[in-house]
Amino acid sequence: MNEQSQCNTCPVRERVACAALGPADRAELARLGTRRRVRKGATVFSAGEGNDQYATLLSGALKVASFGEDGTERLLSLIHPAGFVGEMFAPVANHDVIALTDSDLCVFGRSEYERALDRFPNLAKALLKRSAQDLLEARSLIALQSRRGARARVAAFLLSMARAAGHSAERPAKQFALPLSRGEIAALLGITIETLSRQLTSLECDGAIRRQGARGIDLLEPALLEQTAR
Amino acid sequence: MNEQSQCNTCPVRERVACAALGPADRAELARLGTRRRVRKGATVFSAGEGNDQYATLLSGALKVASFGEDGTERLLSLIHPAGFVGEMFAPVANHDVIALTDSDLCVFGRSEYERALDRFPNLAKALLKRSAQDLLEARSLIALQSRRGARARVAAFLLSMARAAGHSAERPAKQFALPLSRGEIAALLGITIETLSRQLTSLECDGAIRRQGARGIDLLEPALLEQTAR
DNA sequence: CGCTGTTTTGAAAACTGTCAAATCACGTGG
DNA sequence: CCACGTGATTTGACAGTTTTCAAAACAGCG
Repeated sequence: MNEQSQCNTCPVRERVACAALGPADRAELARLGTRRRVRKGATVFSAGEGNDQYATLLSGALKVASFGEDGTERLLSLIHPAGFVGEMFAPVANHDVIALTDSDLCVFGRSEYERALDRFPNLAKALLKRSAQDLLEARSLIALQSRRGARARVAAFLLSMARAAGHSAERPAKQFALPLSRGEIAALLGITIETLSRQLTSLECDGAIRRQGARGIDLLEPALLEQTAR
Repeated sequence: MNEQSQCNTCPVRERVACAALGPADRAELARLGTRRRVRKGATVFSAGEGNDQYATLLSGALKVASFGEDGTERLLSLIHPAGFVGEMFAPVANHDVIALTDSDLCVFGRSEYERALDRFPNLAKALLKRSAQDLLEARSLIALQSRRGARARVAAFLLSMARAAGHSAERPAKQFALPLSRGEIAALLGITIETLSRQLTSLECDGAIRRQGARGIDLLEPALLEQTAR
């Protein structure tokens, strides 16, 4: 498989940062990237280790997490397809990046990619745009976590997952499967597994949702969730 | 005052994003920026309003905050001199930016600045670097907030302020004044004013700190704070 | 069909939030 | 320079929620 066909089969070639490049520049960038498939649970980047790679997520889902020395996990971000991972300009990685599901990545060497930033100003601008989005998302998570009450956090989380599952942001999916385990959701929301479970049963009793197995969710009353989330 | 002298008197001209430019380009960028002085408590940018300006902080301190519809404030970020504010590529601002102290800004019109990004690739790269730092800080705040227990959050906050007050990050100041009110600290940590106050007195009773008035802090036992923070 | 790990449920303890009042700090004016 | 007034900070008591520890129910998988 040559470099050009790599991009041709890229499932996110329209939305990814590289899309800001013209065909010729893009072909040159493609020569620097290599595909990599990782399995669910695999560690993509590791905190503390040398930060010598960047990557674009082609398919699947990743989590950015930090582990306290007591082993408790804290989720800092979820990465969806077309997302970019790797801490730019940092000598060592501060966080772990772990695959939530089997995933495909397009991996770049750090120094080659940073040289490409110099050569392709449009790429820098596209990454700047994505970085600004990531910052906004991180701050949304801060606002979510400081929200009083576990129920509001769970409701807001469910709505956000429904939006991510739906094809357009305006049309949240009425039915979807959570890509995270209970422990991961709890680590994301800053609550315990038990409280999360209790709030889910409580929301189900109130008729806002219905659970289908451990990970399936039906949104019965999105409006009720919206109200609970604020 | 002409444009060149503006940069000559810029107190952060070494560290700011513009520093990535050569003299000629920098002079051209300076022509786009205007100085603005704001007083403590003044709103620099307002959530919901048109997002038509960016700014660099020259001196003072700013807070990025979000207000729930019940009026409760949530601090999302603190901006120090040489910091950049303004949500790039967003049509409307999502957050409020408010001066914590009297501050000096260098303000740029949005469209002019974005055109400058196209003309000066180094500027885009410098902003990318700063944006990555902001993202790291936001995620540190997430990790801080998900920390169990109010005492750990307060201890971690005090250490972070000590590092910010000290001239080098490795030499935290043993004595400093908090730039934030109790309400602002509480909004930053995701706890109430009362709990914050209780933890401060508790830390003082344990001999970790000593309070000098409402805002003065003496670090008596940094090691004890470090241990409490984890 | 049985097994293993995850999820849910239960009860008690610890913590934080809420409401209310006292104290303190700081700027203003005498 | 000191007294005063206003707002911020601290303290107290209590209610509510969350965490913790422990056990049961469940789901997924060989």
